[in-house]
Amino acid sequence: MHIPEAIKSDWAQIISGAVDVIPEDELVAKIEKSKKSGQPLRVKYGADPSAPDIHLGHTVPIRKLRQFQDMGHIVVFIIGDFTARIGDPTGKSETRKRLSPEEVDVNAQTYLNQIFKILDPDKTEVVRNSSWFDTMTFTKIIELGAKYTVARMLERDDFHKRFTEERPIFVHEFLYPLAQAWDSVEVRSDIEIGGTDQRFNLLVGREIQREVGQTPQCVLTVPLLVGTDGINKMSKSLGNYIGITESPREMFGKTMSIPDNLIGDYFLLALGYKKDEVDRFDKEMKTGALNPRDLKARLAREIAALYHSAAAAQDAEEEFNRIFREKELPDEIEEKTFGKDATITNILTTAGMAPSNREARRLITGGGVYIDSSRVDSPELALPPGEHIMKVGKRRFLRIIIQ
RNA sequence: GGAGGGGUUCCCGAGCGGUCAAUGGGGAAGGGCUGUAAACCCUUUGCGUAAUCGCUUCGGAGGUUCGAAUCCUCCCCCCUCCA
Repeated sequence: MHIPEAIKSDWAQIISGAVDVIPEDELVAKIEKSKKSGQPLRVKYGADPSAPDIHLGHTVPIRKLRQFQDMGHIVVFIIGDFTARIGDPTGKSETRKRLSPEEVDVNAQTYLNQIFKILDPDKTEVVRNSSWFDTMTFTKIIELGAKYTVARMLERDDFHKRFTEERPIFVHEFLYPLAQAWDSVEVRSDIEIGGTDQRFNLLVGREIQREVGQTPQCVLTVPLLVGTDGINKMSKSLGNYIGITESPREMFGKTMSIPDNLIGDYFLLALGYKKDEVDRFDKEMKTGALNPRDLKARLAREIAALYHSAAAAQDAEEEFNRIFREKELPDEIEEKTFGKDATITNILTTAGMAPSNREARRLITGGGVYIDSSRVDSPELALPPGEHIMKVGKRRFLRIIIQ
């Protein structure tokens, strides 16, 4: 496709790391027009405020938004406080509990604080979709529903699958893509960004905008970041996430636990490295010129530095090495005091290191508990008065004072 | 409205009168090997400070029985097909 000279560098930025750009020619035209007129494009992104913690997975599209801002465009950040009540019909997600307006307020605020670590607030409009949906009449909803057919709705992968498998699809689930599409109409979106799993919803936006006489938005999707388990997409509910407000040490440690084959993706998606740089990493790891562990440490350091500081990242790395490489103690250990007749089992449960006495015993008999660097073999063991260091598993420490 | 199939421990899923705290898989935890990687191997996986012990658990409430996750009754919920 022909890319006009004037927007060549912008275009390269835009498509880097993108999976789909639909349709390319329309987007080229929009960008070119914007460049000529000085009129910024409105780049839409919708976020669900039900879980306020944003993690590295969310940052992939948000970084893309930032790139648009750097080119002078405006980001329209939609807090999907109304649509969150429907719940995106991903099939597996259970009906979500409704959030009170107060909860939404709190979540939205935390959310915003976090995204502005990446986005430029001066080029961001924040809106809640309850501001148009709360007052939407049933008549309007019917009109909206009349703009899209069931057959087309069933094109959506998830719906199609459930339909052919004769699994239930609830009527209100069809409303979700339509509602999201209506957001595009309300904010007059020029382009909408989302993860690849959003492709269908984003495309419905085009249709509905066309139906009401607006110029349809373009759609740009970015890859989903795989979580620390190396299998599923990063999500809070699966516990495989690295949150951007987590401590540097936590970030560093979690990053170190990702599978090697994800290192490249993380550089690419979480840090915005260029494709050819990442390719070089992969090649050098293959030839042995680059040790995956060292590269991963660099990744972990850079992630921690991005959301905290270089100094904090360095500290996190040192702490990590101290504990896991040199098998030494962390520099800060929580301290608890116990009576002299407390057994190891008692200490484990009352200190919250084990959920029940049975579990504590299991840990001990499994060889997972150390006192002063020697393995405990009896659940009944009582400690002599004084100070002791307890280690549970590989990473949990407790300083125990026996009176 | 009619007919049928279901609800089991974190999840999936066996079990269909005692030998069931309940096979198996997943997940998780601990150990081993490592680079807190993956892969692999071992152990554990309701609670009670041990058990050939006790208590709680198989949608809910009753009942039958010496004994029920398993049988009966009523109720709640889910799914499929026909209309």
